[in-house]
Amino acid sequence: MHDSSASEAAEAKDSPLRSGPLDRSLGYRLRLAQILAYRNFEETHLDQGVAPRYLGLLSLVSANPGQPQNKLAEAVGLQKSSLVTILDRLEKDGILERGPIPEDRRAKGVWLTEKGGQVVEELSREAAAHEARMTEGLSETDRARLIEMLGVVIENLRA
Amino acid sequence: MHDSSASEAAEAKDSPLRSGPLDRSLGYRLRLAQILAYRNFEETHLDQGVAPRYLGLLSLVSANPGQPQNKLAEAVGLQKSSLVTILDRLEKDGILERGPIPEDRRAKGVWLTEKGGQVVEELSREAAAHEARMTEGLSETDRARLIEMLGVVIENLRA
DNA sequence: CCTATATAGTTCGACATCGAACGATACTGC
DNA sequence: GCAGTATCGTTCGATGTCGAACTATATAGG
Repeated sequence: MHDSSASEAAEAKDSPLRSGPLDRSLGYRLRLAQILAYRNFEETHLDQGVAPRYLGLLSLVSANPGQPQNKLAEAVGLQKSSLVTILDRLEKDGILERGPIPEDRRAKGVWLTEKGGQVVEELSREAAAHEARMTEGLSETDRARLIEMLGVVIENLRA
Repeated sequence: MHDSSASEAAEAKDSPLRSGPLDRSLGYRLRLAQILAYRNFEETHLDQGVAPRYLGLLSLVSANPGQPQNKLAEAVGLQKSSLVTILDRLEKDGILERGPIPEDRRAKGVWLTEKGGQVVEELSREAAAHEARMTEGLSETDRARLIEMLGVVIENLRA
């Protein structure tokens, strides 16, 4: 027994669902925004292999060359075991390479190859465009504020 | 070698990695915040089965009882095929149930059970606490603004 | 009506991530 | 030096999500 008046019937057909109490929650919107953003970016770069998906990681390596895998894993929020497969793939694609770290013979450092550097540069430009699309309707100061506040949230969750 | 140049060694050892150019990007922070938030919430509710992970979905069903699966899938950003497994599980746990929709004999509507309603209520309370933890250091207006801006981003990505 | 096409839910195989092992190396206290 | 413990990268089995089938029903055009 759905309480269907005319307006609700139309609503049932085509409109977005009514927000639950959680729709206004940070966690819910974080998740949804992230899923959509990720998918959207990947869909527009189907031709470029797996690199787009791991641009965050690649960019991190670019800014911190030679870091051991476990630090990279923690920084991007993945398990070190997950990173193994990813690095295997990116290494096979000639985008990065692993090498020994003199200070610790257990560890392996990660570096971008020359090709990897180009890929990161290229993708970063496209990511900026994607970024602009996502934040359409927000002023520049709002955009900066949004990113800053997300930083606060991340810090809170890391503690 | 390790202790002599103390500051450098300390930095290489323990500090967070330097931000890449992308660290300041929305996409990167969205992803990281979401991963951490999700994991964090789940870790503090290991005893409550799979319901915590799907609180967003359950809350949506609570606000929109009897909706067909494909609309739910779209609303939470999942494939309809993924939802099948999830609903199977939640149905088996007695949290929700599927039923026919008179208007369309292909479709199946989803409703919360009584137990499901209690679970949602209980988890929603705990989610609010989690929410507060995540936004520590933000004023109430900032928090509202953050959520609002995420809404804008979501809308942009849906278009 | 009837045929053609679209849609709802499901199944199935591919792939990503996780967590718990494990071998190799590092560190700490004696 | 040496024993015990911690850490690094890896492997492996389990689970979650995806995308491409498929079945059943719905809808549109002749």
